[in-house]
Amino acid sequence: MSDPFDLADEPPPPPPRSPSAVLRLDALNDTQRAAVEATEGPVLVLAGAGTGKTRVLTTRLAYILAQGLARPGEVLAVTFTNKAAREMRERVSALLGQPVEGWWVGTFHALGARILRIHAEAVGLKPNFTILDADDQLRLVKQLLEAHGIDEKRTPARVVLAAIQRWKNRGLGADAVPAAEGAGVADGRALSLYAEYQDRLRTLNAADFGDLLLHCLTLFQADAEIARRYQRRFRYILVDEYQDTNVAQYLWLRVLAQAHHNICCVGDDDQSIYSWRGAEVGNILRFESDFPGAQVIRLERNYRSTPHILAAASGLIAHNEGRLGKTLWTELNEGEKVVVRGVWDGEEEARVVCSEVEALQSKGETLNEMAALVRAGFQTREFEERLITLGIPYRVVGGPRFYERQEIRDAIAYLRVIAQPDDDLAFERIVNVPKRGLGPASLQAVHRLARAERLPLTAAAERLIGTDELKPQARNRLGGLLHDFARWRSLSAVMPHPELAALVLDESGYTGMWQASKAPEAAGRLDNLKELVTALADFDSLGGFLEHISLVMENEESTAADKFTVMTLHSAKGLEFDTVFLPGWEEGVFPNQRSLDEGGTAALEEERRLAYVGITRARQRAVVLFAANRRMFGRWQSSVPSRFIDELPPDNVEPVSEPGLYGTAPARGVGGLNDSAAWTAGDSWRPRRFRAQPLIDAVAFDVGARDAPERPFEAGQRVFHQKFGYGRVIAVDGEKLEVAFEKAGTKKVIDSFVEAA
DNA sequence: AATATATGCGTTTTT
DNA sequence: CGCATATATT
Repeated sequence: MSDPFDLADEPPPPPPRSPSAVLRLDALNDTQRAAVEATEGPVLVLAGAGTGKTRVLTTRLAYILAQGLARPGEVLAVTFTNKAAREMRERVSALLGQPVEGWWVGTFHALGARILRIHAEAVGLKPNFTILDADDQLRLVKQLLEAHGIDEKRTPARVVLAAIQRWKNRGLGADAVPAAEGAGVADGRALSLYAEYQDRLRTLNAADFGDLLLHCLTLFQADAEIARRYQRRFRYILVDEYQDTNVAQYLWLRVLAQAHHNICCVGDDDQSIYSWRGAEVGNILRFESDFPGAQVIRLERNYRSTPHILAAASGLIAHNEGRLGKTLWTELNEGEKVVVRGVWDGEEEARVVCSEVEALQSKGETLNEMAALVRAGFQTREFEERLITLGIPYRVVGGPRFYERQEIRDAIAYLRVIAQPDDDLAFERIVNVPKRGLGPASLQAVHRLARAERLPLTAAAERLIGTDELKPQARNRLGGLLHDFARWRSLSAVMPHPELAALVLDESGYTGMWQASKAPEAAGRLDNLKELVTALADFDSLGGFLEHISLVMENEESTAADKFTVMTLHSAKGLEFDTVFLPGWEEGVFPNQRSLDEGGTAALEEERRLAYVGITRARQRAVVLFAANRRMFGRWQSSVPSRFIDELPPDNVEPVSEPGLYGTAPARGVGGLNDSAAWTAGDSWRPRRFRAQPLIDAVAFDVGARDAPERPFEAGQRVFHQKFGYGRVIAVDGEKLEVAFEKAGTKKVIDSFVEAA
């Protein structure tokens, strides 16, 4: 981080090629090797799911270094996530057999921040500028709206902020937005609010995420010499997940690639699922015209999934238009078909999945190799409940993050004010936490002065306590706080920062506040604060720590324990599992209602890509589920199976459904998932039939009784029936069981009416 | 300043 | 339905 690249100097010629560093490429297939060796000029690597994308990327990087084509500091490798950046670092170091120092590997935002810290003054910031998170941004916009007396109901801060972010994603500063575009948002005031927002950021000495790239663009444009230095420096540029780049990121890359043109972008247009966040599939579709003379290399050999899974995914995604097109193939053995299973409701869906999980586990599969991938967060709940009931260890990815917890944000706010006195947002957050009798009235006085004199809040507060405007008590308290801050700030020069943090939390009364609290969560919060102080020790400065938490918001989950995973499809991108469950494939859930209502074809296609991502996560088994009924927002709704189910190629699908529910084959446990004798694939489960049949049949069920058989019943097995009570199976005939009930005598029943006892 | 009640709203979220 | 905000109430 601290390496002061001397950008003024032309880098010396690359060192001579060293034979000891030659990299073996024989583990790669021909196409992969071609992608590694095509180092010169623009290259687009279209890497289908499971085709060894990461391997190519890391080998290519190692190859460039090993061949002596560039020194580490002359290579720029850009990712979207810190996880991907870390993986790249580790894998390249492993390939080279030594750690690589001084190279530029990181996320767009981290790299943008790194450049910006060096040239902050050029865009009106100081080098220690704060990076605001989403919460800070929103509060800032709220303040602006309030200051203008704009009704938050009519013009929600969220909407204004979203507009600003969209502009930033497109590389548009406030002065560059076409006036017509501002007209539609926030009663036509969005544009002026944008300008004002930027103004405030500058006063706060702060940048939001979008700024980290946008300011770079401004910088490069304003100072051609600086741009030229970076252009010369970066001989080789590598970009991961190119389909997810937005316009600002594209422009950023284009500037940096201008001198050497050695830019290699890896991506898959079929896995573009972040357009709602500003990603432009167009970037990847246009690559050849954007970078003239570009080579396009397609990685199409899939090493991950069985042919059925691959064919199901390919057949589905073929319904999208405007693709670059790839034909994935594999040499793996056929494997199991994709199971499509209809169930009664969400609860049963969870039951079915979890009993499959248990069954697989008892066959020796590990929980780490199984996951349920849902469309939206609310779907995780039913799974969690069931997993808890059964005592299956699990993790839900994407819960509340450590640095987003209230107590952590409060603590960080203290540190932020110490590190950067102009950080009003942080100051406001903790000025009265714990309670210091500095309520709205006092704060308003500070604000008034700050606005009038265009001062940061701390400076205004400083001046205010020199006057008699505040009541004596408030004046004393505020003075005391400012005094503390000054003291802590001077201590920060001499005291190790973890110690300082502990001292600040203590002396400010913040720890005491939670110690005194009798809230049930207080103990946990104190633990978290301790953890925070411990975490500080991993960084060599307070600034470094603050940078880290701004840019690295991820949860680092220990992968040691064997756990079943529940997560959204979005966060599953890039991962793989032996077994993947895909619940909730119903119209309105997946594809999501909102994309159906608002986004038109483009949004539907993105949903379809999401489905594609889901299926292609599976190595061995994919199970798609849909429920006939689902409770949404507290209301029961009967639902129609997703159109995506119809789009799966029938030959690669094994339909399984509840008897009577959809008139299809009886459901079975793991061993029986392939039992589809009653089903000619490709017709009986089509929506037409669904609509005609299910509701009536379903209502006829004794709902309490119908629990899905979790595994095939066997003679002699003890079972339970809602109406007849306990009994023992005498004979099995397909879905029909003969059961000797203890109280009701021997009866013939359908298996879905009984459960294993 | 702190609790009680009303209201509103409800995808995905790498940084 | 369940959560997060806003407003009312003491």
